[in-house]
Amino acid sequence: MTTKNGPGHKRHAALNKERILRAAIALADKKGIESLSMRRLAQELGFEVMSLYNHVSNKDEILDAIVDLVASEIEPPSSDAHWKTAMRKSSDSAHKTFLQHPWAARLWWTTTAGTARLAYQESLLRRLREAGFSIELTYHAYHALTMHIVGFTIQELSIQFEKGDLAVLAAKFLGETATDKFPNFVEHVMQHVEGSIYENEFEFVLNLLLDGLDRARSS
Amino acid sequence: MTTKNGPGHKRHAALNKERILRAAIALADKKGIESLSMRRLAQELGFEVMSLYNHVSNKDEILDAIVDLVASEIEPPSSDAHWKTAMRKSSDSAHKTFLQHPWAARLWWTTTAGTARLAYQESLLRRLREAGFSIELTYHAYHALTMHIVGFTIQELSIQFEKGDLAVLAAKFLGETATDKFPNFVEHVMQHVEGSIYENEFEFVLNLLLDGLDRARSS
DNA sequence: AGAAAAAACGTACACCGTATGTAATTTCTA
DNA sequence: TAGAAATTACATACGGTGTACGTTTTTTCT
Repeated sequence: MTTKNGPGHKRHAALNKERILRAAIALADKKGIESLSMRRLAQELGFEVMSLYNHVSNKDEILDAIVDLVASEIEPPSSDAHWKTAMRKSSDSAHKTFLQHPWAARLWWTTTAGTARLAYQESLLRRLREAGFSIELTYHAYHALTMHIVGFTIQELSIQFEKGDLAVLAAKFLGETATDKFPNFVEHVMQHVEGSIYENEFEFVLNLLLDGLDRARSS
Repeated sequence: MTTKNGPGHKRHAALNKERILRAAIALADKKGIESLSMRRLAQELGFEVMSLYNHVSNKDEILDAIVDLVASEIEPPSSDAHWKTAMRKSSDSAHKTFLQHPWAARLWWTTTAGTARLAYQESLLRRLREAGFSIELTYHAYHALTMHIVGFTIQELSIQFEKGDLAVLAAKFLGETATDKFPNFVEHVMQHVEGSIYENEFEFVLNLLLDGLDRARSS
């Protein structure tokens, strides 16, 4: 009746779970997962906080769901290519996906797995078995690979987040800290600043693991 | 003058930074890092919240400091043993330390490094150079190893935290979820439940990395 | 048309980190 | 030793968090 908001008005495009989840992902991608609060999310959608609870039971459900949506973006390993190639491709896809949603890796193990995540994990295990890994070695290989994919990415993202403009920060560090006390570390920081040749760390470790696992399989 | 607390009374053992940090570590170890709030910490010490701020400038300083204290517990690699042995021993020490302070790995890259952490990182880099790694390969090896140590432990801890009584949870999962849809994953979960033979995952990956790096060094 | 269900809103509670102000105690100096 | 200065502790307050609970409006179904 009045122009101001009264309760229950259907004046906006109707709220539903899918809209909430997509807004949650957009907000987390843009402003960081720590900005994803129920109040902020509601505001972004043009509703009041408690209206969200008509469509989701709590915040954890949102977190579970958006991580599962991210999981659905990951390319599972192909059955055609050589197992190492297939795994490398899928791992790169996971890595890329996690970089696009920088909050997802951190939530990977603290949220409850949905069907997309289960399907992804299943696909990794199946491909390893197809490649001839024993049950025992599949267990180890699966852990080695997933721990690398998620763990490496979590750290990669926290580190690059913490440093902002690395060059400036490095200069400050190199200046104020006892450079002669930590010569190797100083050298290492310089390598980070130069960058360029040292880009593909994720791939480097991934290949180390794949090669090692291949040898373990053939022995 | 009265028996109740008035402001500024020195009736307790005097507050100081060291007591605050030790209480913070104790609290985080016992109740989890999410329970480490300034209010709770003050309460634990028998003071009011704001009294803490006479000794530390903010919560971040506390977090930085307690992570650095944890870093000081890690055994640096020896110069005597073979580099692989030395690195394995130091990595195991780090792993064990992180398990004793389950919050520390998660804070490792989001806090500002103190001198103990710098010294630890320096020791790793120095040992690799001593072992004959080139500057470039040292960069890669250092990342591969530290990413494994911290990343693996973060995930190991989040996973075991999330599941409580694994057997019960696994049974529930195996019951309610389409077992035939994820046969390999079901198998994997069963392996986790059995445990026993599959304990040393950290070591398994560590050896994979050390072997791979050794080969990279000698080529 | 009237009842039932669903959706939106408003209020409230117990937490959080910490800025700011004040009072009590301790330390330093004349 | 008196008094000023510095330190330390406490209290209040602000803006944030997730969400329980109750009320009102709108939509849906009979």
